[in-house]
Amino acid sequence: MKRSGSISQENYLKAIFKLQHEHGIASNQAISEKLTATPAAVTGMLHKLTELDWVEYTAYQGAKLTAKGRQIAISTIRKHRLWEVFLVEKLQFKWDAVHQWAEELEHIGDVDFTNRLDAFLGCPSTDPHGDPIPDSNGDWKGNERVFSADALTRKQKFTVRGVSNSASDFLRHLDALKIQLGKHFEVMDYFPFDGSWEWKDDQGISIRVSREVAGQLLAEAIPTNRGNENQES
Amino acid sequence: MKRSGSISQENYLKAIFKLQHEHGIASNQAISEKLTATPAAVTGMLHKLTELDWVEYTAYQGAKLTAKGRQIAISTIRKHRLWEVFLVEKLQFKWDAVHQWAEELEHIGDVDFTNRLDAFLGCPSTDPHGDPIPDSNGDWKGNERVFSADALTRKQKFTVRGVSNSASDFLRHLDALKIQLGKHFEVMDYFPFDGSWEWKDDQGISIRVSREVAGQLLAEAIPTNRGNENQES
DNA sequence: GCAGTTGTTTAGGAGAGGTTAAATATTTAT
DNA sequence: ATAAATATTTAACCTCTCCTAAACAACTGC
Repeated sequence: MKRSGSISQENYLKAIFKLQHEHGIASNQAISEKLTATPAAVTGMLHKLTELDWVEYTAYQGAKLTAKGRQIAISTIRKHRLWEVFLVEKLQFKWDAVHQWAEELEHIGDVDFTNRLDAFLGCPSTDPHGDPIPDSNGDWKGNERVFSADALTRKQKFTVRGVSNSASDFLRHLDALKIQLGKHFEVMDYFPFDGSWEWKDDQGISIRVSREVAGQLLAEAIPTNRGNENQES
Repeated sequence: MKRSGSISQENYLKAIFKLQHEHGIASNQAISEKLTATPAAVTGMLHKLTELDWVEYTAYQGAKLTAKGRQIAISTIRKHRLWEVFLVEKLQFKWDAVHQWAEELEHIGDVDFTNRLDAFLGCPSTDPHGDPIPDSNGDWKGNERVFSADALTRKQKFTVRGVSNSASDFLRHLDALKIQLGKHFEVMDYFPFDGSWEWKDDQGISIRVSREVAGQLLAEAIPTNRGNENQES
């Protein structure tokens, strides 16, 4: 089996998919920024993708994926995230270094290939940045209890579940703060002056995190143990 | 770090490398056949590769790789063969199904990436077809004792070490004959009438192989145990 | 050694994906 | 409501890699 679209086409579909999630529709300009191409190039490609019936697009109005387009985009995202898991868990890359390679690897492999990779990796549900990996049907369950860490309140215990920004310098900053996915913290204090926080980890070590860090970190609150609430494993 | 050349350029270098091994020089026509492109396309690309100082090429005379060109070709072959090992050993692909994917994967990854993949796979010395995998310096030791299986004589014991043809139907034929790399056989008989052979495996099971099969199978003779010869592990 | 076959190169062009600059919509502000 | 600012599209052109067809070299046979 071959690739659904060209590499460039797959990149457009992926960009439109993400923009649609954020803004309901993908504007020409937003697409051009995500792909670092000129708006003129985007217009041209949108015409092609419309021809292929992968996007619906009205001049000046922006683009939306069709069912087929969404399916291709999700399959590309699935491959991207599975390869990221491979790169971190098997090839020992640091999590800030995997994106560039995954951007290339995501265009390789058909459904069978991807399912084999998935099985080999143990069917992971999230990638190294905490983003969910769609299953082979293109479905995935977002964790509904995950929110931006700056929405937490004092005394709240939480688990780090993801990042909403995968820029290298942000990820390296998290490494320096010893913040990793799955790690538990408790909110100790908040400083309205600069929006910074004090968090304490399992070992009782306190760290200060800036407003910027808290705002881009995704956390899952750990229910406090009164009554019969669901357990966190 | 980025790719040395474009995907197309890497494919040309790889093709020229292999043709140089077989014929000392890569003719325009031979290249065009290996890449299924027209001779005209080859001429154009050879000009570009000459500009880049990756090949030396004189009109009407054929092409040879420069040191730099050979280095890129070998690194591409290294990646190809490592990915093939990955596909067979980790993703459980059958050996006749890996070539198409390895053709795409071979263009991904820099030296560091490739070395990580190599380490993850346990630094294999040959790919699933028995072809040697260059090390990170681009060196490899061909096994000097490996020859085409049709050069063997009666009573000779040998180990299957590789194939000189990786076409899917040939590999599937080998599967049907239960011929695998590393398996031991003994030459029982040869039939000059049609060039076919009778071989017996470890379990005493005899198979008949045609001239075509023997001619494309690479075997390493196992020394008969008289005197003090090197042991086969 | 000259004609014919075969291999190679040049010329012209196509299509995919990009660019810049100019023209045209749309939105925003007054 | 309309001018100014912003966003989008069109037009013309570029690069890369491929193609076909025609011109040109190089071998081969006799």
